[in-house]
Amino acid sequence: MAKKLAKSANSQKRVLDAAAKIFRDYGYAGTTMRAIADEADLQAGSIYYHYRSKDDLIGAVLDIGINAVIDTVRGAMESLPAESTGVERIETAIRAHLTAIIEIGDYTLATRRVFGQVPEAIRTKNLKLRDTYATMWREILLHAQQRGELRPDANLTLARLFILGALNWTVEWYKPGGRSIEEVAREFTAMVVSGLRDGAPAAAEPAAAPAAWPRARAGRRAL
Amino acid sequence: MAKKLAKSANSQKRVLDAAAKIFRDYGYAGTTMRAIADEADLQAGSIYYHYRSKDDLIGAVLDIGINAVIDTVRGAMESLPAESTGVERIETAIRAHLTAIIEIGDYTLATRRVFGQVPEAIRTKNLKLRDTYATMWREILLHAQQRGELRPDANLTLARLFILGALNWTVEWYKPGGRSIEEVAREFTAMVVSGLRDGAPAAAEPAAAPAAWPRARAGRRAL
DNA sequence: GAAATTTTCTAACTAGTGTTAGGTTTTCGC
DNA sequence: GCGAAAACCTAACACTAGTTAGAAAATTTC
Repeated sequence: MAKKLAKSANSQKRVLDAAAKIFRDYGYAGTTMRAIADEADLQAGSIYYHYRSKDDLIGAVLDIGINAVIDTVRGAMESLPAESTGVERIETAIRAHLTAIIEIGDYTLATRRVFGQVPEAIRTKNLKLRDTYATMWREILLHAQQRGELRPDANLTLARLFILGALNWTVEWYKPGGRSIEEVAREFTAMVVSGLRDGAPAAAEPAAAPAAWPRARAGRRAL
Repeated sequence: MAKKLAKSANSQKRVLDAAAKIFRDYGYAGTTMRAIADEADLQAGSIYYHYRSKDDLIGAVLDIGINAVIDTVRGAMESLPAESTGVERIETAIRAHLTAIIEIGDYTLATRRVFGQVPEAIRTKNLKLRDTYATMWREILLHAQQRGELRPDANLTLARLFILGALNWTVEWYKPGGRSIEEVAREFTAMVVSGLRDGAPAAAEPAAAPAAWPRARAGRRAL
């Protein structure tokens, strides 16, 4: 009971979701096909009807993990008005990235934790997608710097590595129900752009009208 | 040949180093006692003379990974003059943290990559050490804020999570021979304290005399 | 140098791994 | 309702895992 109901959902996605969750918790080698099958509510052998092998499965999970982030961030950037400032673009990218990795947290965490353990072939294929994403950020930061919004001597390569490192780490501590994603994004942008130092304006306040924000809203609760 | 020579080194540490390296590359479940033994140049069964089980081994690796960071940072903080500014203390902590995690990279990476996959009992034990370290950073940031060097409205909890997330991510991309640790630490401190924004002074220059910097130097080059 | 102790090796056991072939059930167009 | 296609299950295969007991080697002690 309730089994028939659960099975109704398209099982390919069920297997994929289960795989992401198990990979996230037990790593690449620690994940067994039987554990995935159990989570997806079918037998181990049946997985092979949907995926050719365990490597095929982890490859799919990895690709989904990054593509979701790429698509979300790209979408958010494209829906931004053309006259947006560089800092606005940075904050939008940060918020979009956070939204993506938290909403598909199983995949992101699986990606983060498993990537280093996966066979070489799968890793290199996935690395191309990662490069694509890195380039997006390179352009976002460079754009802001060329507009004169960032220090000319700021090392954008290091900045990008720091930002993405910190952002990706959020999946390890972020718990839904606590801080809102918008609040985290805002605070993070403030730190990256203005720093923690006293005296600097806390919020980013560029020339453009702040009414055009895609999703942000004023008055978030603390904690 | 050359075997006798290698064996001369105390084998307990040899096993431990090998374990850190293999755990780092293959994760918790992916690491086999035979692979560790191979790396340490002995037989799988012989490991059990030094460690009671695989879990015992990973526990030791995890503890070493964090204790090394804690000791290095604590040592650096204690050797700082009493009149150090809050920002000086932050930069020192950042540099010490970076130095530690890069110098014992195998252990740090193993810790980072394996922690989420390890049995519950081992994880909780290790978590206490992690809490100790978190508290150290809480105090460093709070100290700077109470001295008036950081914005009063800065969320120190988020700041700490961001900083440690970004710092811990460096082991994934830092390659010896490239940038120096000091350069990375300086640039990172500048971003955290002053932000990337143009107009803000790139270097931290609080009320105190800037001559007291431990190692930092003016005129940082770009890239 | 013999005895005692420490350290390592050998060979095996059990349990669990990814994967597969062939049979069963379910779904669906007609 | 029938037959074909899709989805799933069962039972097994070859292999590798952590671990162990006991023998062998290396080292230390006297």
